[in-house]
Amino acid sequence: MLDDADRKIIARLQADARTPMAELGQAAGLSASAAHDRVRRLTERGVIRGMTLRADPAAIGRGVLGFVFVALGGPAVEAAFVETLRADPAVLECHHVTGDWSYLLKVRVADIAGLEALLGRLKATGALVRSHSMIALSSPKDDGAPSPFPDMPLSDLPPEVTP
Amino acid sequence: MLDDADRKIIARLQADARTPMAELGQAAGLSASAAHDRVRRLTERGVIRGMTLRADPAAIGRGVLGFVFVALGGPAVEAAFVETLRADPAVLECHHVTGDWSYLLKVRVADIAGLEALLGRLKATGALVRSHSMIALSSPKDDGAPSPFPDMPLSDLPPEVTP
DNA sequence: ATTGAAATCTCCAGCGT
DNA sequence: ACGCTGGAGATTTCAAT
Repeated sequence: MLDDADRKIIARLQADARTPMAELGQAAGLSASAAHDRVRRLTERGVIRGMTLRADPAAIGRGVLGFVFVALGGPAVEAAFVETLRADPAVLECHHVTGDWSYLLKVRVADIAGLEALLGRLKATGALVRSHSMIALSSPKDDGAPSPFPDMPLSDLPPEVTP
Repeated sequence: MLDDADRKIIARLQADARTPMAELGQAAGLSASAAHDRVRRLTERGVIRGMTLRADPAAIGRGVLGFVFVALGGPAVEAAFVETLRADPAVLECHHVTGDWSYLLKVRVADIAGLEALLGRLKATGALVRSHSMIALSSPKDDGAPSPFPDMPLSDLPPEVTP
């Protein structure tokens, strides 16, 4: 279980993964070393999975965002299909979902031709029976704020970046 | 435009946002200060949008992942609806998509009751005409690897974390 | 968890392409 | 513009308590 200090530290690092340990400690009522210890232990426990950079998708050659529903032939081909997805850098996410489809994929490609190429790769596995693609025209909300804590008091949230 | 050094730096920071400048420089064939300059300029240009922590969703009280399609009443209520979504921490993403629905939402909640509560909040706006929810049973691939560069040589990729 | 100290890193000059 | 070297100050990280 996470205690209050853990939550405050995690909330800070979600807002800025390079926040100094001293500042994390201050937010949690701890010394810099204690904050550092918390981060190390949370990482060991797997609560913290890593720190990553958020980049402008268009600038890194992935300006088109799409969602692809797929239906597969059967359990026999499923494992191989998932392995193909895992290895394909255009596929960001793959979720086994309830409903009419086997998987929902979140994909990022450079352009529409890239989406067609990706669908070709999926078909080439032989596992794909049917698919349905949707393109995101715009994204009013995106990966900006990664799942914060439910019901955390505003006073505990990191200070807003005021542009 | 990004040059080769920019791409190598960004790839490194995607793997670990706390990589020291000296190491970034080494990967890109630059000094630590030059790497620092690159990061500063990429951030100013908006290519780098920030550094964030990836946490275990279950550990932070968001163990249930869902996707919600919504159809709205019309353009008049759309803006207010989007504002509600933006303010709701359970809504991670909101995409305007092609097809039969207005928006596709990616949501994270603690449990099924949390999903019901979220749908209640969406209905309460008065803008929602119809919705269709799907729950992710499992996620063979998730936010682990954020959109890497297309066609980057393996030799330029950051060293794998070998557990 | 804390303090203190050492090792490391950031980040600013100053200067040269 | 873009890079390098050097160094002061901040930060991380390891002891010892």
